Amino acid sequence: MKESFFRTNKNSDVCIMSVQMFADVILPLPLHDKFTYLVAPGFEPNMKVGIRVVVQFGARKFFSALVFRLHNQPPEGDFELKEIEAVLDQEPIVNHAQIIAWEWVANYYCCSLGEVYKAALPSALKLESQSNICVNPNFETTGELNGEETALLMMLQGKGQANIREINQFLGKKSSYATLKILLEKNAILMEEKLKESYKPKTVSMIRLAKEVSSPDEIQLALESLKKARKQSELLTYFLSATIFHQEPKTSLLKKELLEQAGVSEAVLKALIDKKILENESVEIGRLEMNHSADQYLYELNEVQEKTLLELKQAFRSNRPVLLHGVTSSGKTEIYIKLIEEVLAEGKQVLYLVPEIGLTSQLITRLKRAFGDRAGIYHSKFNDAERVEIWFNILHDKKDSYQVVVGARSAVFLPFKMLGLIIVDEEHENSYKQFDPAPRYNARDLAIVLGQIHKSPVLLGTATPSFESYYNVKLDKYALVELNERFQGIEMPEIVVADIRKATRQRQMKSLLTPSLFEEMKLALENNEQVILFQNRRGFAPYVQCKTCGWIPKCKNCDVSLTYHKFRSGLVCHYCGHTSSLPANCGECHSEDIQTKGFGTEQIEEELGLLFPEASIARMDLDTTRAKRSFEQMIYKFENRQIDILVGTQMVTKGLDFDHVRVVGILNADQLLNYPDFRSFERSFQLMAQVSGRAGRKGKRGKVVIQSSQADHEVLQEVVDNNFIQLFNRQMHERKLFRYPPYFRLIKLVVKHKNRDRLDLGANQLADLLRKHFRNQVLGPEYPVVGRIQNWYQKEIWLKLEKSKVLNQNKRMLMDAIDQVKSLPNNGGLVIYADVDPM
DNA sequence: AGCACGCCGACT
DNA sequence: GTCGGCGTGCTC
Repeated sequence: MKESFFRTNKNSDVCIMSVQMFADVILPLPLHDKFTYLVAPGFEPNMKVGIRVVVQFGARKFFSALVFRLHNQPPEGDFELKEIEAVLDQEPIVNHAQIIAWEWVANYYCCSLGEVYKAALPSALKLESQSNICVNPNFETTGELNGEETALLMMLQGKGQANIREINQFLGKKSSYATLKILLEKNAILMEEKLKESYKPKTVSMIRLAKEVSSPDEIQLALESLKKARKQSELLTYFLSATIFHQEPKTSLLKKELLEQAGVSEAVLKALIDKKILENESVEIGRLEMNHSADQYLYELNEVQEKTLLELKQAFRSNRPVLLHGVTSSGKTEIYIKLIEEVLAEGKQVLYLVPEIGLTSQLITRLKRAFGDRAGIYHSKFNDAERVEIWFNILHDKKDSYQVVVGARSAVFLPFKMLGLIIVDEEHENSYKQFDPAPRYNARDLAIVLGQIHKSPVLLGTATPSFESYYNVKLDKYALVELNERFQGIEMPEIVVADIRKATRQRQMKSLLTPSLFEEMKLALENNEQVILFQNRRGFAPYVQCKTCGWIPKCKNCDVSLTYHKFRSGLVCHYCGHTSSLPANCGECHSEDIQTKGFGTEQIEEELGLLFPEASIARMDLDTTRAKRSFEQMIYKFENRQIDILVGTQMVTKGLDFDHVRVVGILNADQLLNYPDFRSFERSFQLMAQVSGRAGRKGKRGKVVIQSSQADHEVLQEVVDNNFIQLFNRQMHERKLFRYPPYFRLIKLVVKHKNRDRLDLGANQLADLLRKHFRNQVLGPEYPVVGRIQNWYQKEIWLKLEKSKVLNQNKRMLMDAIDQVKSLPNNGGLVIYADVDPM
């Protein structure tokens, strides 16, 4: 572990040389200004853009900042420059290409470089400062301390040291600064800032001969000295036979193995170490699994795939991003693998982005088979130490480094040196967009920028393009390659719409199933085939309601009705996680007649058990896949046909390939279609087309049943016909008319406050200010669907900006307006942020 | 984002 | 009287 100590009361006489070096640094804070530090002459030779340095910022906080510019111009302004305290890296840990990408993200997504820095680096590489307090050993009690001060001093004496948090806790105060200040002035305590690096390389204990025992004579001597210690002698003899006297001589052995094989206890070894005959050495080892060698992955593309491959390569030559529009199961992955092979042969790196890594075990297996240890995985669920190792693995780009990285959106921030290909699989997926902490970036769009920086081709693949991308094709900004044939001659599934309303009227509904879906399922199960049912709502019932007065229990922290989860026999808020028990009687009229309304995956699972008692049924949603490997386990079981019916949310729509799925049912398409969002039709189509793609494999045509009470809805017909173009054209017309993307640029401004009135005030101030510049391009403020989450009230202001060249100027104006509103009186508790291209 | 400073009300 | 609440301004 690396630990650096700094005294806060250091003196800083700075010797100004004729040419002084300054460093502009990025601090991991949401601050827009740049901060410049002095570089002491001693540090000058070590200074490089992209290294981390320790700087003091403010009264006593220390940070690991990143050097992003070195220069000789003294900054203007009346403040005292501080010096860089320490240098943490010898070589840059962030390269030039990354810094360019970071600046693009900060500008485009209206956030600070610090926020990008925070998101990009594994947190173990960002050091946190902690104030430690201890008793001044030279302090002599003079009796002028009060009770609290004495108590604190005693505590510190006992404990040795404590941090601010512990002291607050000890004194039972929110802030102990006043007390500490007095003690500091009286010289009773010392305050020390410690910067801790949390990354610890993983080590193993290796045992070798001590320095004192190196020559044959010395070894002989050591053996003789152990004549009376039988066990120790045995151990040493074994050690020698397994190391220097072995037919493949080595110098050290794993401690664990040595003890195991020599069959002695740790005490025996310790005795030898104490006698300075053997010694223990900690050796760093990697955490990354490095044991897959590539099979000779001799996969031949079929004619169509071969043709597509050629078209792609041709399209790359135009130096534009390429959209590969290929129907589900058209064998895109195999084409990608061929492309990757060629790029690796040129010695370049490949970034392969996937929407959610949990859902790609099948893909990873295939890539590992093709590329062995040259393929690595990166995503936010990796622990920190692993992420640091992957970071350095890619940064150093050595022989045994990852050359293909499969990753979720955060993988765009890895320190690639020379990307030769970027693949964005399922480019339409909205999980490429980061919502919550800033930077609110879209990894697909950042990937395109990365492509420009590295002069690397970018391939966007999908069966259901986003309108943005397809529009870019129309504008000739992207090249288009189409793949209309399913792989191995598998037919596209037959899709039918089942009318819920009609079936209900005729009393034919079997629980939640229309007769047509029920019959199809029955048939499939009889033929030992599998079924996937999709319902985009987890839990048992979306809400419960009093039958007498209509009362609906709501979350106490958020403005949403609570979802009933039968398994937990309680109500759960899907926004803040707050749980409460199902009330026995109504909160308004005390009636005991409370019923559940609507249905979620949990209820479907239960009802299916009654309808198909013979079938094995499993549910796949957030609630059943929370455990670490539960998702993979469920997929595995389904692949092995231990599960007949799989009920799930969005999760079941993602690119999973199963061989025996005959029927796919969409239980309630209305919910998707009626979702209040301008993209709801686009998204409905994507979702339905994607789940449908799970149906039907080799030799058998699959069947998809879409249940809806708007059976003649145009979008449903378009799904049935797989007519993306018609949907696109129709919707684009509306998008243009109502000034939505991709014709207009959307920026969502979110304003939050704990107090409703202050929120209203602040949001109005911002909207008024914005209207001065943007006039009728400003909409709102309005409450979103959920107006309060975790006791934060929130409103949204939408900007529909015309596409123009002055985007950056507009954004600067926007940020200024936000800053202005924040600094108005009484707006202290106001949180405002911009979400550019929201999803 | 923190954190320190300053200004007010409600407690020993 | 002072403690600690919030509101404000600053950080190279």
